[in-house]
Amino acid sequence: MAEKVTISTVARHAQVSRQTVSNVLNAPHIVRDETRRRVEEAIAALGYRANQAARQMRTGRSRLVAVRIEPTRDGINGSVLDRFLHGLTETADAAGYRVLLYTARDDGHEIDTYDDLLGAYDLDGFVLTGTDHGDPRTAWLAERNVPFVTFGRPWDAAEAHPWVDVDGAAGTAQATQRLLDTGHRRIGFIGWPAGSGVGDDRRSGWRTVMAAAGLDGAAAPQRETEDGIAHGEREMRALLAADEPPTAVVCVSDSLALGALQAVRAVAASVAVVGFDDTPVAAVVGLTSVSQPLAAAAARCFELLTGLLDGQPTDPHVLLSPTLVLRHTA
Amino acid sequence: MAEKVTISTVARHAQVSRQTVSNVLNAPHIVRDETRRRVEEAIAALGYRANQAARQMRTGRSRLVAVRIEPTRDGINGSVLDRFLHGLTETADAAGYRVLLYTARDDGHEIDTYDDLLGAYDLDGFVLTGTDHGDPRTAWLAERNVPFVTFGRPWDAAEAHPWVDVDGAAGTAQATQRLLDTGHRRIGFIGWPAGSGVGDDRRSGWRTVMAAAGLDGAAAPQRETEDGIAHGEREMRALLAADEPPTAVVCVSDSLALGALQAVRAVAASVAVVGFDDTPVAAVVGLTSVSQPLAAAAARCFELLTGLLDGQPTDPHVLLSPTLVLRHTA
DNA sequence: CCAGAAACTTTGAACGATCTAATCCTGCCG
DNA sequence: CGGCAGGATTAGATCGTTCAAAGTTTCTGG
Repeated sequence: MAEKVTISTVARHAQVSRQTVSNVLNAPHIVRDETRRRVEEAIAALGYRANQAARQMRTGRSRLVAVRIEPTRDGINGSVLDRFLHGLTETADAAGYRVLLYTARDDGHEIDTYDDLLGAYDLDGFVLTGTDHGDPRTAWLAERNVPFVTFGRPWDAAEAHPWVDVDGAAGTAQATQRLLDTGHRRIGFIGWPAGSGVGDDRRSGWRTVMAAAGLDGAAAPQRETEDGIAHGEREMRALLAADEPPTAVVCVSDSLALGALQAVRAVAASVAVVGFDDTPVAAVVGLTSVSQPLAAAAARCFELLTGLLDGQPTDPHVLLSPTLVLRHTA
Repeated sequence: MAEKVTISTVARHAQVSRQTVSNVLNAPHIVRDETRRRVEEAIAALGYRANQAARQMRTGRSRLVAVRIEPTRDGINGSVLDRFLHGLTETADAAGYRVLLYTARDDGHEIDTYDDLLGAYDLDGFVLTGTDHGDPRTAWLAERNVPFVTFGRPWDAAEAHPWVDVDGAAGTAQATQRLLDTGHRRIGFIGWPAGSGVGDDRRSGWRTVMAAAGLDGAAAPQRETEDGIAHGEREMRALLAADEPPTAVVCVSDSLALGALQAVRAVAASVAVVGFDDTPVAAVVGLTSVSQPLAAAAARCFELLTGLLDGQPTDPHVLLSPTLVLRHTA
């Protein structure tokens, strides 16, 4: 078992003081070239690693970022956050930060966890996902001046904090336009009940394009339901039962789209279906879907967060565009 | 912004010394009841949280466990590790530990990362997933007496370290038996090339049951290929092209099973298909699949790890049984 | 060649906890 | 009523780093 290598070991080895070693690490420019070189050699030779705990105790910075991991749910939508997490970890790693995971049953419990993480680990910042109307978490964090970034816009215009989001409306608009371009005229929408920021946003993209094409009313039927394959199937059946059923549907999620697809196939109808999120299931089934640039979103989130930490003024609002992935269903 | 609450703050508030507060936290039994009560009240009143960094500096323990997160791959198989990660985080959280993520391009880079994590963050232990024959990582960790547990057996019998695994052979055996029970006699297997511990293990379950039923040779055709839907489809086509094609196939993964299923459906054949891992995609497509108890596996991994840390002798080898989830395809 | 400025380096304290060892009680026995 | 064992509590040192301030060397110009 190797001896523990501290900053003092390095200092002795390079024949300088502790502080000079520290300077080489944290403020290289104030150290003379020759000295710096000697110290760097000693560091390499001894395999020295700065002890984060000690550094953190002095500076209050931990180079740790926390992200909530949701309880395993429906494997379809869960994969979106998992992909985001992968991207975030990679970006953070590259910048010398690490990602700490935590779970929480609900918003209240999550706030307790913040308290715990901040008190115990001196976390540098948080990345929140899936913020909703009037989210108590953002208020709590903002009040305490804790750096954080959300993946998802604050739908309450009131409070402004740094965020990154994907333009859902642009995604559905793109999908709808594509359907129009390929000759469809009666294009339906299966969405979530009004009130969820994300769902409303995605619906608006479809509605706008349809309206611009002069298509509304019966040509643009819409249904609202909770997420889930079974619900998607039921709503699609309802749409198909109409006098003049749509020839295409845009769905707010892949889950609903998958259900819709099953309904379509069950009656051997020929209706184009587009989903949202480009989940692995969509790829397998051949479902055309709107794909979020999750890795890029994660990277931007992290950049925003470090910008906050270093006091660099970065544009705090980033809206990324999704892309439409064409497969068999549209 | 609230004042920072340290152990001294609590001590002053409860009219005792720092050390007594520390004792209440770490060795409650040596503190008199009345004193303990007073200290606990102060802790609650002030919302005190022990600073991990300071504690860690003294004790060398960080209550942090590291897990590698793979680069986003094929979303089908990736979900297995993600589900494991969710389970691990929940178990760790409940025990007051936190999970730290890291990435690595390859085994060599991963070892560098260990060095870094140990030196910088004083990690308590590692959970490794997907160990392979002669894995350099386990050797490196063992050599340095770093506590670690693997999810997956060490297939080189030589080195023994604590592990948790799911009995793949039992899973495929169960699947094969089910197919025999429902009248199938010609049951094929689509697996990975020989040499991967996991793949060979899963194949053996099928082979054993078939042999026990007196079925082998042409009745038990098998194919080997890399993982992936396209490969599965190709191999299934090959099987179907035989004189007397199998009436059922067991596959080593859901990816291959999904491909096999596509081949079956393409030619409108009627062949039962069973996959492995019970991924979300399998659920959607209706694929019968062998399901690993991932949450339980994660929990056992964590127990083993804390057992190691606390020096408690726990049975270091845990083999869990998977279950067969019946759906449409078998 | 020297004073003063600039550049570089070192010293001692501090962060917040735990460890070790010493001190203070308290009750009990002779 | 004094002494002593034993538990309960406290004081001081320490972990590895960075901060603040003081000390030392090197450079510059008159």
